[in-house]
Amino acid sequence: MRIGELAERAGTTTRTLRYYESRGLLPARRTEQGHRVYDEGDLRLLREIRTLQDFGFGLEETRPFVDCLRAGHPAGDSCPASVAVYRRKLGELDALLGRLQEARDQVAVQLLRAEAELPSGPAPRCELGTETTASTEE
Amino acid sequence: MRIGELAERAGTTTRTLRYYESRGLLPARRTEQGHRVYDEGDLRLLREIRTLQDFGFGLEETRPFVDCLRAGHPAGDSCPASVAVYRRKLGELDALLGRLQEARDQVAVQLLRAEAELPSGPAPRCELGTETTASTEE
DNA sequence: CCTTGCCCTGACGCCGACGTCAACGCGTAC
DNA sequence: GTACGCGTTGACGTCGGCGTCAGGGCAAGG
Repeated sequence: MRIGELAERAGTTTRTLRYYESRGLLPARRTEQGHRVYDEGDLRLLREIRTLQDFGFGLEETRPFVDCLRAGHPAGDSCPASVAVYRRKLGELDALLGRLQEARDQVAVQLLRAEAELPSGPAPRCELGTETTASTEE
Repeated sequence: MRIGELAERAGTTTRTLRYYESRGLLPARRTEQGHRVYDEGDLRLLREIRTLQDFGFGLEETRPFVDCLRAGHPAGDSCPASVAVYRRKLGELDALLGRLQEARDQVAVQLLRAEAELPSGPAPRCELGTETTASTEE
């Protein structure tokens, strides 16, 4: 399988695959013409990477998982290094969620307060034809 | 007050203030030598910006608040445009929180599963002297 | 005179994960 | 022949919010 097909089957782009290779994450064999050649195993690795990316992992953080699979383990997280990354990431996510939740609540409070103080009314719905609020541009 | 003092009083840097001015967000009067001059009102505007930044607002999103204050309103969110940004941001934050929470849960599940399947043990604590786990490099 | 301290402008660096363009090779189909 | 479709490498662009020089000015103090 060549780069175009792999990209399509994994739902990504050829640019991404070349990028991964440049990072040493997903090297490919080559034909005599220099074209990259992949197999089903590479598709598996690629899907592992993409899944982790969706979870918010950085590329470097997916490396232990890829190495683990390539070492013959049944899953990308069958290695201690991968599990360690899980733990670290979980902590980061929790920290991030905490900060975001706090910010969200602050914004919610400010919004309610500001709406309450707006003289033109909170305009929850059905507020037609207020002169000042014309032309809701998009 | 000049740029250094304002930066210090707001807990930011001169570079940041010059950047804000370059974006048209916080323009300054000048002395004859071309030095920037600020007053207490500017400090207020700057604090508004910084607060919103902490909530995750982009610089452009703070503009309505700054304009609102500069227009003489008692608070940055005393204008419909500011409230509209609040609403938009609240939605974005909720969406982001939802996605992050989902990712977090997925990671948590995977972590538990992977720990359960690790032959070397989940190593919750008190696992001393296992030969394979030597040299925990940092 | 020289240093120190504050200020100025302009411009490149950074981070991550690619997008996009340029210029080219190779094989096949028309 | 030539146009198409796929591949190749290299390199610059993107987004935000600044950090970090480089090179210079102006005033006070020793």
